[in-house]
Amino acid sequence: MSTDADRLQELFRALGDATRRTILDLLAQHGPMTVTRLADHFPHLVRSGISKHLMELRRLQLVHDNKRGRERYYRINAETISQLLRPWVAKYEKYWDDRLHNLKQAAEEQANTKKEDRP
Amino acid sequence: MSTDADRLQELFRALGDATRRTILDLLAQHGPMTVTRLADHFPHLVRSGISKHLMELRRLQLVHDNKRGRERYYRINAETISQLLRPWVAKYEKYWDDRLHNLKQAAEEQANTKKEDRP
DNA sequence: AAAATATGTTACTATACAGTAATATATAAG
DNA sequence: CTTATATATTACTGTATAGTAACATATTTT
Repeated sequence: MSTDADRLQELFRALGDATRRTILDLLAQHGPMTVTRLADHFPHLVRSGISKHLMELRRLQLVHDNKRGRERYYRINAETISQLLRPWVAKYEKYWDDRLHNLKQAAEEQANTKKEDRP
Repeated sequence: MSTDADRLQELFRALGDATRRTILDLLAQHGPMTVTRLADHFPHLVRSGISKHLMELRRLQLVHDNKRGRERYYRINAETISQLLRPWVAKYEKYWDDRLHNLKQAAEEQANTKKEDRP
């Protein structure tokens, strides 16, 4: 089945854009955000461009969204990154065992800065 | 220092191309290979194109090379992937602890298929 | 109802770049 | 020495796409 390979290809291509990665970073840091609030962090870009990026991220299931009135809140979907990208990285991992402990600690530190689902 | 962010950007961009990722896969599976042998796996592409990809991968230190007579053997440099991409993935990891064991086992299975440095 | 706010959609443009083709260089073979 | 092999380099072209601008839709406010 080539579906997983295709998704991985699209995932890498999508993450190759700095704006999209920054959007994911912002969603991870601040929790769910609207397009307008996200666009505030990109003064050199236009809102509709950010909206287009979110459409792409939504299509690849890198973000989820829930509409609340006339606002639409986007939240990160780390599940997709985990399931596709982590196995790919592990494939090339040589010194996995050596650094497993340090890695685990780093992940736990990050988990402490996690946010809730709705603002 | 923005150097790390820049390198990450270039890394993601480089990995966004399917041909380059396949080259890394081939080097991981078969061990060090020459341009010509790599190009054999891409019947629809021309050798000079593969050479250009290798130049890019070399620039980003995703591969190393050593010249042996008129042949030049490329080998994968997993170190770069580990140091840059793995922390990025870990940043978005939610269920790290839950799956740590399975992940470790997968990495060990991959390690069994490892090759030596020179053919 | 009308104005304002929040977001989505789409045609267009400019740019980056993957792939090609032609040329160059260096080593090995005959 | 001459020919063949292995690789690198570079100008060129076609294509994908990031960003923009203008317009459309839906919901809230006054």
